[in-house]
Amino acid sequence: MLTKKAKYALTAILNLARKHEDAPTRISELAQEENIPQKFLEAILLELKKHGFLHSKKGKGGGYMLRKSPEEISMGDIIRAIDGPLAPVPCVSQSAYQKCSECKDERTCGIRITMKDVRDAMADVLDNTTIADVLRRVEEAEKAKQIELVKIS
Amino acid sequence: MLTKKAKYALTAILNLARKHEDAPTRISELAQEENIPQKFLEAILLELKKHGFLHSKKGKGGGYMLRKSPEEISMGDIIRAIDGPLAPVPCVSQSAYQKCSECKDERTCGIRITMKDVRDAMADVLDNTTIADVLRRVEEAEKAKQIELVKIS
DNA sequence: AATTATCCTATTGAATCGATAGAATTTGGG
DNA sequence: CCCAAATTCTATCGATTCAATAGGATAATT
Ligand code: FES
Ligand code: FES
Repeated sequence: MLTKKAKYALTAILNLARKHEDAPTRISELAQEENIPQKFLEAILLELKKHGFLHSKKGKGGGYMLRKSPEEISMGDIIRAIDGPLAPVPCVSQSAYQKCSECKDERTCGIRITMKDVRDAMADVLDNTTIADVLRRVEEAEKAKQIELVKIS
Repeated sequence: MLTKKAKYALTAILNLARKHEDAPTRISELAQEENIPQKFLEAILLELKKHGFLHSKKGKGGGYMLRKSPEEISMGDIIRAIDGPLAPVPCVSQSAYQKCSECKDERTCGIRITMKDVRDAMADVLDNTTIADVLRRVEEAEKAKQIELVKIS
């Protein structure tokens, strides 16, 4: 399961990407718009900044804005930064490999063999879906919704 | 991440499937062979039994054995039974759907759109990999390992 | 009856999750 | 230069989950 923290992080970045302005957005504004506890969001944005996704400006007229373009940020990047590796077991993680203490032989471990496939399938989706991709699909969905509404009325 | 509990469950079922005998296997034996804390394994096996994967026999000569054949048990079945739904967000779970309280509209939620793809990719692997499949692949890996060893010597 | 095993209930310590409090720091404007 | 507005930092909190253990109750075989 995604933690709420990661979900909030994705929500915040998607929000900032949709704005796509030069003017920074205040934490308080972001928190209100997306229904995220402000103090919690504070910590999350700071962490995202430290990972290089955002940059910030203090004082009056300050706030957060994207550092990279939406095409350069993948969903996998953000989730890894906040929740850690995607892999279901540490021995198949590309970004944070660790030996499984309880398994005798990595090469012949059935769990590892299967979980490698799972990790690859997840990474294939998450590393090839950028924030820009998501925004496009959201727009499509919004259009489809409008058409539905017109049909009903 | 898989919990240790789920990992132990998979290990135990793979062990029982490899034996594939009519004679039941004792918890103590299983715990020793796979380096699993015995009392913890007790609880896990009981849970697997309640989910219909195993059946047990009490008293002398007793122990656990598979209830279904290795071809009938998928990795996904076991993981869902122990760790719960595969889906990264509740709104895309097939087995345990729940609305996301914090999202405004499910149809136009970018996180949902992406996570649906992730869930499907994971389920595609885990629901189409049976215990029998895993055992086959482990055997192949063991043969490959033997060949390696011969080459080196 | 004795032995061998699973079954059940309860509890524990540690870690993680989700969130909050309060003060420090930086920046821009008057 | 001072004030207000914003981020930044430190610290702590309660609740839940994770991983494991303890101790006895129950059932089946010999
Ligand atoms: S070696 Fe990592 S799961 Fe077995
Ligand atoms: S509706 Fe489930 S993630 Fe948004």
